[in-house]
Order: sequence, then structure tokens, then C-alpha cells
Amino acid sequence: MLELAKTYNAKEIEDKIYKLWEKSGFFNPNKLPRTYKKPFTIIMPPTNANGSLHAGHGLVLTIEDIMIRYKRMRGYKTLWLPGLDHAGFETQVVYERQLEKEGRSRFTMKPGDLYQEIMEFTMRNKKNIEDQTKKIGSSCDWSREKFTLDADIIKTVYSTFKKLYNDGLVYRGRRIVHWCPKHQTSLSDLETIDKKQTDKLYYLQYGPFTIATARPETKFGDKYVVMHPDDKRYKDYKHGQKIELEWINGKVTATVIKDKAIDMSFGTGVMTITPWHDAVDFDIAERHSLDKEQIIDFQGRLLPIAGEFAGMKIGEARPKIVEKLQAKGLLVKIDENYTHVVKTCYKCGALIEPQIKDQWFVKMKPLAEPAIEAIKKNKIRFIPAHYKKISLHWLQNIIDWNISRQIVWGIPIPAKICDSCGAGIVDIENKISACHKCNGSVRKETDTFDTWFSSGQWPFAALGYPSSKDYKTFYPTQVMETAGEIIFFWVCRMIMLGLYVSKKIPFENVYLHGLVLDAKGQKMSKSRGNVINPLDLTEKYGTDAFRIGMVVGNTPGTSLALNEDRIRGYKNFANKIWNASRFVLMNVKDYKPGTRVVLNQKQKKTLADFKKEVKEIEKLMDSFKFYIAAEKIYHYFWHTFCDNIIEENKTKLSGTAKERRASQYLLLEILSSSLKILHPFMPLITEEIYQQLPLKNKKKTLMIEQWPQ
RNA sequence: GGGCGGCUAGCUCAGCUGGUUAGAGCGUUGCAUUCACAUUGCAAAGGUCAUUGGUUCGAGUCCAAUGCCGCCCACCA
Repeated sequence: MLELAKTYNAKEIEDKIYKLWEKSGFFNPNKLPRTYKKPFTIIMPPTNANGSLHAGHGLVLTIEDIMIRYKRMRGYKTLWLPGLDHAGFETQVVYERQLEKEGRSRFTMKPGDLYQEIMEFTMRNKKNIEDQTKKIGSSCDWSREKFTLDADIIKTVYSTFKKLYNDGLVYRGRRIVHWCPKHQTSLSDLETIDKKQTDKLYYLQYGPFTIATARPETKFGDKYVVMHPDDKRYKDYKHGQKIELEWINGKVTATVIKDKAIDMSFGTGVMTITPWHDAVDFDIAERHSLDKEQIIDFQGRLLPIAGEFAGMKIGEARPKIVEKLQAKGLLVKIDENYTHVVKTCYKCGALIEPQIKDQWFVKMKPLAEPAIEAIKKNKIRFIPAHYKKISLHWLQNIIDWNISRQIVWGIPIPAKICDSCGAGIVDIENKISACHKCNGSVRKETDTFDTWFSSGQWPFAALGYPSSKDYKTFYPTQVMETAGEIIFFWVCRMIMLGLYVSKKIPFENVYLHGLVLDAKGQKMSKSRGNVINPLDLTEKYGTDAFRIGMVVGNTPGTSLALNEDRIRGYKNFANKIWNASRFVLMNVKDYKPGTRVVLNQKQKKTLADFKKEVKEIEKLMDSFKFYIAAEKIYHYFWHTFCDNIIEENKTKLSGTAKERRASQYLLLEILSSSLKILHPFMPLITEEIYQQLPLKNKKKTLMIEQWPQ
């Protein structure tokens, strides 16, 4: 039937078209015609399985689908592999909030039960996320969908862990970590947020010295007093010298330590250290092999060393301690306006309490070096380019990565811990029953991996490293497209782990999009109540309008203010496409595809101009400038094809038979080719119209049509 | 303390390796309408391209400095 409904209704066609594609099988590269040889692969950033799609996902899916559809039309064997991320800590936090609402707590549950519940929660979300991904029109290969907790993925993650361990790049270390007292887990340095705040700075009398501190409640165990070796004010005190002095809870013996980490211009140039609860102090203590003592427990309460204050929360204890110090005449003065930076948990905002804990660390410098090398040699192209500098800067200053988390929702760390010497022994087969160092008894490690440790291996793991056919065919991949926000969390780590395990860069291009903000340019958040659900927009304006609206003028790397008017404008465009196509279809009913026609000079030029236009768009697509390409197509279709070409040919359609045929040919030619170049951006409407067009050598779907030459 | 962006029409933003009267969408104003489309057409108004200096025959585009705005990184108690 060469007819389109009088009015365009996105809802009526969208589900139908998606089903048509799924049925065609062409999402799966193996089912593409044989001529599609050269692989083009994008591994989709695995979606967090803890909620539903947000506007950012809408952008990810749109941009990646544009690349995939374009390359498929250019004859590439395209694979777009979808995935789901268990998103360890993120998901557990979401689930814990739910538990809280129900008046339950993870700390009173059996770990196994909690794990089961979160797994069920995740599986419910999985279905939801898949349906939503389809609504965006994503042409990904569902037959290859992976989940970060799939058995084969865990196997790969374990073998990487073992390899790192054997190479001496994983160690279990008693080191200071970022501890969230609310979530009862350690975090990596990327998972804390610096917060500026103004507190009181207390100057305390410590024997002959005056020391400054913002945290008097940590000072009970302080028995080292540190100063710069070049500080002339304290030249009479010698390194290692012992001093008897009266402190909060009685007499202590302090030892003088000289260390260059001290800033002579801060306060009095002298400080005491609390190695258990401060990273700088920890380093000083390590350098001089000093004792370290825990003052605050993991729940944030003072330990018996605090004497009468034991058991108190630090917030409660602080004023009382200050009171006592004052009573003892040890409080010199208080600076009320002391502005400093504190670390907070990126999820709950709780103050991070540094703690010393045995954790699994990955030595990063040896992993970073090959990555730095590859990036410097431009083996990986960053879009936009300035991310190259950003990545290099981070990699060059990288510190060891704490990959253990004290949560149940994740991949268990396959290891045994020695009860007597505390050694950690990697034990993937779960066979080791005694410590290889001291022969002590061992217990199973209960920590899980940082979720980024598994997602950092995603490109090769999801493709079935090391021996699958897919891995051999599709790896390394061509493009990694994700949010610029997670360049360190994810992209850099994928580069490092990819190079380390597979010996290859995991992707040739990194395309980083910016944040999607609300219409006013503010970050979307549930608490602000300004979250835009992409599916509301596709519902209201159609998926195609949403998609092209998301990309036009949206430069990679910069944030996008998602204004509804923007999407509405493209709904009008979809309507324009529909009506122009309807007009052409109405006028070609008597046209036989393949008929010979004679074009006049003007028509020949029109065709030639169009070809030039296509070439330019092609160039833009090849250089990842979708934001310009989309606008160009839009402009051509509306203001050249509709406003000029159709108008010019209207009279000829009612001219001589010869003239009519020529115009029919021309209009059909440009319309069908325009639909092809529009297809990556607006796949649903273009497919629907394509299905109605009278063409010679028509393909089963527009999706596998050749890009116009 | 380091680093990275941005500053172009009322609003949101394009403008690649420097080259004729600086662009788009939305908005605004006027006119048109039984023609595929009012989810339309035609036309118009609107910009000292943050500032200053430099390179150049020529700069929104390159260089330097300055000023705002935003972001990231960093162990100053």
C-alpha cells in the first residue's frame, strides 16, 4: 500500500517498527548479509541495575545507536553489546534506603539473605531497563546481553585478580582507608567528595609546645610531636627526644619527630599525630616506624583509650573534651573561623573517618605506565580532545586502588585470610586450608570487589576473553561512548586493565558526552524534584523527536540543558517528514520503479547538490560531529527538499508524461536517500515511510540499506 | 596550590586546520492560507563575537594578559 495515514502518530508506529527490526535479526552481526565484513563494535556502558533510565541514558543510547546505525549502513559488521551492571555500592545504597523505609536494616540481616533480596530487586529492574532501552529505538544485539554477575564474567574477573596477585600487583595491606561510618565500608579515593567547611581550630598546650587541631577528640593517644627539621624555633629539640608532659587523661611520654611534611608556616609549626585517623599522620608514622593506635571505632565511637569519654560519638565528645582541656589549663585559644576541607561519603554525605584496615590494593603505577604510553602515542582518540590531558594528568599522579568493599552486593573477593598473621591468600578454587606463611588457620574473605574492578574489565570480559569467537572478531572495539564524569572511575581503568590483561587497547575512540541538565541548566536530582524522565518525552513527542533533539547542537563534553521546547521543535520536524513523504507517495502511484527518465539541467543540478550534501554529512559522521550532521540534515530536508525541490516540481507533476516521470524519479530519489541519512537519527519514522516506498531492489528494512553514494 | 572548560542574537547553543555582508533552534514582530503539512509558508527585527594588547594583507577563529562563571584534582594539622 503506497499510503501513509493523514496525520503522523508516533505511538502507532514505534512498537511495531521495533518488532519488525527484532524479527529481522539484523541487530545481531552474525545475521547481517555476508557482505558486511569489517567489524565495528561498541560495548554499551552497562546500565546500573538499581532503577530506571534517566535522561543521561537517553543520550547514551541515542548517540551510540546513531554510530551503530550509520556504520551498519556503511556495510560494517556492527555489534552493539548491551549490558547490566550490578553496581555494587550504588545498588546496595539504593536498597538500604528501601530497607530503612520498611524499618529494616542490613546490619540485622544475614548477608546471604540480603544478597538474595538485592538480586531479586536487580532482576526486576533488569526487565524494566531492557524495555526502556528498546523504547529509545536501540539497535543493540540482545542475544549477547551480559550482566556483571554472570558466571563467565566472574571467572574473568577472578583470573585477572589472580594474575595481578601473581605479578605482585595486588597486595593486602594494613593501610589507612576512607571509612564511611554510616555505610560501614571503605571507599576508594574517587568515592569521596571534598567539602569546604568552617570549624573551630583549637590551640592546645602539649608540654612545651602549642599545637593546633580541629579534632581534639582524636588526640588521646598522641605521643609523637612533629616539627620540620629546618625549623629554627625548635632547633633545640632533637629527633627521638623524649618529653614527659601532662595530657588530657594524665601523664604521657612524647617523642620528638622531625619530618619535612610539616608546614612551618601553619599554626605554630608543631603538631602531634594521630596515625590511625589521618592520612598525613599515617604517612609520617610509616616513615619513622611509629606506633599507631585506634581511637575511634568503626561506628564512630570513642574507644577505651578515651577514658571517661569512651563510648561517646565524636560529635558529643568534642565539646566535653574541650571543656576538660580548658579546666586543666591546656586550652590556649580557639580560632573560630578555621576554613578547611573535609572528606565526605559521595553517597550519604557523612563525614569520612579515616581508619586503618586490612584491605586489598592494586598497585597502580605499573598499570598506568602502558596506558600513559598508549595515550601519548595517540593510540586512543579522545573526543573531545582535551580529555587526553585530563586522563594523562590523573594517570601520572595515580595512587594505589583500594578494591575491597565491606558490602555483600558484589563479586566476592576469592581469598582466604589467615587468623594468626593476617595474610591474604588468593584462592579462586576455594581449596586453601592453612596459611602458607605461618601455617595458621584461615577463614574466607567476606569483602567484595569495588564494582569498578569488574566494570573496568568490561570490554574484553563481555566479549568472552580470551578464547571466544566474539572476542577474536570484535576486540579491540572501535568506540567507547560514556559520560565524561566517569573518565577516571571507568575509562582510564578500562584502558589500564585492558592493556594489562588483553595486551591491547580496549577501544580506539573514546567519545565523552556531558551531563544532561534540566531546562534551567541545573543538575537533575530527586531531592530537587527536577528529574526529567526520557520516556515521558518520547511518549509526548515521539522517540524520533527525542533522539534528534538530544543531539542537535550537543557538542561532546559540554553539558546539555534539556528544554522541552527543544524536543517539541523536532516533533514538528517529524511531522514535516511525514507530510512531505505523504505528498511524494500520493504523486508516485503511477510510477514504476526503474523507469528511464530524462532530467533537465536544474534537476540534474539538484541531484548533484544533494550528493555533495551527503558527502559533507558523511564527513561529519566520520569525525563524530553528529551535532552538526543532524542539524545539516534537518536543514536540508526542510528548507531545501520541502521548501524548494518539492515546490519546484509541483507544476511538472501535472505537466507532460515525460516531465511527470522525471519529477517522480527525482522526488523519490531524494526522499529515499534523505530517509537513509536521517535514519541513524530518527530510525522509527524513516523506517515506517521506507516500508511504503516504491523502490527497486528494496531491502527488508531501511536499517540495512546502503548509505547513499 | 595545581589543572580543565566556558564567556557569540531575548533564551539554549553551533562556528573544523584564520579569508567575502557572523549561523541554527526556540522566542518576538508583520503578512499569507481551501495547494503534503497551521505540528504550515513568506518576510523582518535582533550581535562593539567578555576586556586589553599582539601576530597577520586579513582574527569570533592563533598568541599573551586580565576579568567574571563553572568543573576537576591535591595529605596543610
